[in-house]
Amino acid sequence: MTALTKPTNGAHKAAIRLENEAQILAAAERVFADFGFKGATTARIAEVANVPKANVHYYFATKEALYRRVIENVCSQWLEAAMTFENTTDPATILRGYIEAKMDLSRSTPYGSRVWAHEIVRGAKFSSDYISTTVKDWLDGRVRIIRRWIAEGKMDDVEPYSLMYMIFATTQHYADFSSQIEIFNDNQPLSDAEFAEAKENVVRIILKGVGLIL
Amino acid sequence: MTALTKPTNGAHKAAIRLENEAQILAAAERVFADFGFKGATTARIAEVANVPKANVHYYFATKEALYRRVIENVCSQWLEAAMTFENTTDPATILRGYIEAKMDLSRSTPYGSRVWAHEIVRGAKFSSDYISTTVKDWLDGRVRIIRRWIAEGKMDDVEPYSLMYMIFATTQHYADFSSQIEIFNDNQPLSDAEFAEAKENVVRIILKGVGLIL
DNA sequence: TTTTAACCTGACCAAACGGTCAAGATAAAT
DNA sequence: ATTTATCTTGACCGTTTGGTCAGGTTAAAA
Repeated sequence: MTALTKPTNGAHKAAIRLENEAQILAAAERVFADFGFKGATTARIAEVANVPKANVHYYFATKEALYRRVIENVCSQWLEAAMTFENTTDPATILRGYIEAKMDLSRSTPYGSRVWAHEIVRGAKFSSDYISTTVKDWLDGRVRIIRRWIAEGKMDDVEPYSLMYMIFATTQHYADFSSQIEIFNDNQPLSDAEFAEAKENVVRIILKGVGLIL
Repeated sequence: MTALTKPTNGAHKAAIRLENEAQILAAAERVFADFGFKGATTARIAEVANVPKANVHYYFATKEALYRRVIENVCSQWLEAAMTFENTTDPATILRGYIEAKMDLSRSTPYGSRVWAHEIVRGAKFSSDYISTTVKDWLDGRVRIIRRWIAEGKMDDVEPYSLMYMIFATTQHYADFSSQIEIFNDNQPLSDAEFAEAKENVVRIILKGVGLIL
């Protein structure tokens, strides 16, 4: 099986680089989630990634550069989840799809959400440029769509920003505050069934709250 | 006016202690909110509190002890806000009162909320005992009240925990994620009018969402 | 007035941290 | 086979940090 470790062109080195970067990024996401930017140490990231500390700095010049990469990975994932808005079906289906996608992301990749939470709670020091350009443009687009729905009488006249903030807050709460939820749930993480029920509750309350279902 | 600075009994020293502790606690709340537990430095807290660093350690043995005090102050404030549940009026009025009180706290004392957010996102390492006793008892009591309302047919059959999490998440979002909201709001903090509108939107969507208003 | 107890603080320290570096190992190119 | 470029790593360093402490000041008690 040595053929796999030695391709004909220079692909092996490239593969090493890719794999190590991915390993370090995954470790960094976990450690930043658990300790925040300052609390996370490059030594701990290296330990989790199973590489020597100096190697972390070989692939990412500084702790800050590594942090920025993690932050942007998370956010771009969220923006993709909002593709449902591009569909041409009814508002209820679109909004349901978005909320469910956002809940599923909180379930499947909670670390990223928690890194983002740390970052914003701290005052968005590293990400304000990114938010005021990419994210704001994206959000304003969705707000315009919601305003159109309202103008067409398809839903209640609610402030779209308030609605979107509610969706952000509620869906991300299941990742960001999972430690608190777990304590309330008799020290057990939510089971798949419990999480599915929570998801359905969130969808129903919000959709009914804005007049999209009875 | 020296009479004020020298009361007859030993009240002056006690007053000094009280004032210094309060000053340090207030500074700590701000600094922990801005930097998290690890990121906050005792030197910075001392600077904000306008006392020498050694004095911080004179009043609070360790950084962790100071942090715990801040955490518990915040949470007990929130529990008080929920006194509205003890009222004997209709569910809609009670829930509206609670959501409004919670929103007002996010507006008036955002630092505490952000410290709590840091703490829970990090995994509730210092506060798990407090949550699993005091806070859980409190929450379970409200959940029982909501279940009674549902049994009496006064509101929709929603899972009470999901509802409470939604209220926690949405109301605290306005404190914890205020830096993000500010960027979305054309780099302006929400004005009083804008915040009042947001509050009314949150109340309306949730109350309607659980069938308490039309 | 004297004594005692509480408050104040500059100077200091050991530990932990992000980041560097030189020297070695490995794989691609010549 | 030799050179070159990339990857790997233990050892190291200057800085920052939480916490200490001895010596001082102030106010209350005796």
